[in-house]
Amino acid sequence: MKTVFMGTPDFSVSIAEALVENGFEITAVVTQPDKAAGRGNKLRPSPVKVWAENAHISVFQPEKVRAEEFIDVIEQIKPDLIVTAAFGQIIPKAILDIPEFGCINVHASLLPKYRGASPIQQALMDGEQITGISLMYMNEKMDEGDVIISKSVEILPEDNTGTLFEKLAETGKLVIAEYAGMLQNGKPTGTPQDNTLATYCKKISKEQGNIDWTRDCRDILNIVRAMTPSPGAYTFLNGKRIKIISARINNKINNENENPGKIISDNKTALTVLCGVGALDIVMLQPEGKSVQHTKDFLNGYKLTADSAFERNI
RNA sequence: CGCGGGGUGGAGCAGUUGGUAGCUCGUCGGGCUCAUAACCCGAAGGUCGCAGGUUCAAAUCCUGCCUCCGCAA
Repeated sequence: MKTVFMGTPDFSVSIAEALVENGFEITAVVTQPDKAAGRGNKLRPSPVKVWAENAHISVFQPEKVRAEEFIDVIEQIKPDLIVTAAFGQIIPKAILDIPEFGCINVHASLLPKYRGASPIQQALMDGEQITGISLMYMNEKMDEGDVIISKSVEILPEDNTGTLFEKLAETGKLVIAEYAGMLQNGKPTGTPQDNTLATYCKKISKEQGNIDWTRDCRDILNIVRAMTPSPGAYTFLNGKRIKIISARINNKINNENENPGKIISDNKTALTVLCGVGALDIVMLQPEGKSVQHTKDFLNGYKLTADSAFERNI
C-alpha cells in the first residue's frame, strides 16, 4: 500500500511508526515548514521531519498544500492512501480525490466531539473522564468525515496533556493496526457523524495558562492539567513567574475564600493555595529559570512568609 | 547575533569589599518513645560546570567554552 503521510508533532510520529510496523509503504512524508523557534530563534524541523529523515523517506514541506505545485507532486506520486495525523492544514479536494483508498485522518478525540486543533487539551480543561481516537475519512471540512474506527481512552484524575498524549498515541497505533486488518477485505466503509452532537476546540493560547485564583479549584486544576507540560500553567510570586506543574484538590478546604491566591504553608512539606472555591495543594512547580521541582524541595530553599500569595500579574 | 536566569556534598538554596565553604532537607549511626514521617545527639558526603588568566591567595575578578532553564517569536 503506497502511502503518503502528513503530520507534524510527536503524536504524528507515533502514527507514522505504526504505519511502518503494519506494512504500509510510506513513500513520502509531508510536514510543516521549519520554523524559527526556541531559544536563539534557530530553525527547528518538526518531529515528523526528523523521523522521516532518519528513516530515509523523502520529505515535503509545502507552505500551503493547496498550492498547484504541491498537488502536482502528489499526483505524480499517485499514492494508494494518504494518512494524516495532527498535520495542521486542510487538504484540498484535488488531493483528496487522488488515492484509491482515500485520505484518512487520525484524530485525538471521540468524534463528533472536539473537532479541531486541540482535542486533548480541551478535553482535560473540560474535566472529561473519557476521550479517544477516531479514524476517519477526510472531506473538505474540518474533522467532519465518516468515521471508520473509534476507540475510547479513559482519562484519569492524574492525567495531564503529556500523559494523555502518550496514551492516545498508543491507542492510535492500535487503531492503525486494526485498520490494516480491515484492508484485507477491501476499502473499509465509514459511518457518518452526527453533526448535531459536534463540538469544536480552538487552538489553546499561552494566556489560558495564567491562573485566575478566584475560580473554583477544580477548574484551576483542569487548566493545570490541560496546560502541562506545554505551554504550562503559571502564576506569579513576588514578581517571579512560577509554573504549576501538578497539584491536587485539598479536601479540607471546600468553602469560598476571601483572598484567593493566598498561600498556606508549613514551610516544610505542604504548600496550599486558596482558590475562589476550595484550595489546591501544589505538588510540583517550576520557578522562573529553574527546573521542575517538588514542593518540598522548593520550600527547602525558598522560605515563604505569612502573607505570601500567588498573583495573576506581576 | 531576539531578551534573561542558573550550574556549590543526593535534593533545594546561601555565600561576589577575594583568604581553601555554610543552611535546610535527605542519607547513615545512636538516643528518647507503646510508636512515629515527631524530637534529641552524632557521622559521612563537595577538586564550588570545564579550561585558561590576574593574584601571595579565587566559589568569589577577567576571557573562552560546555550545559540546564524562563520569556519572546
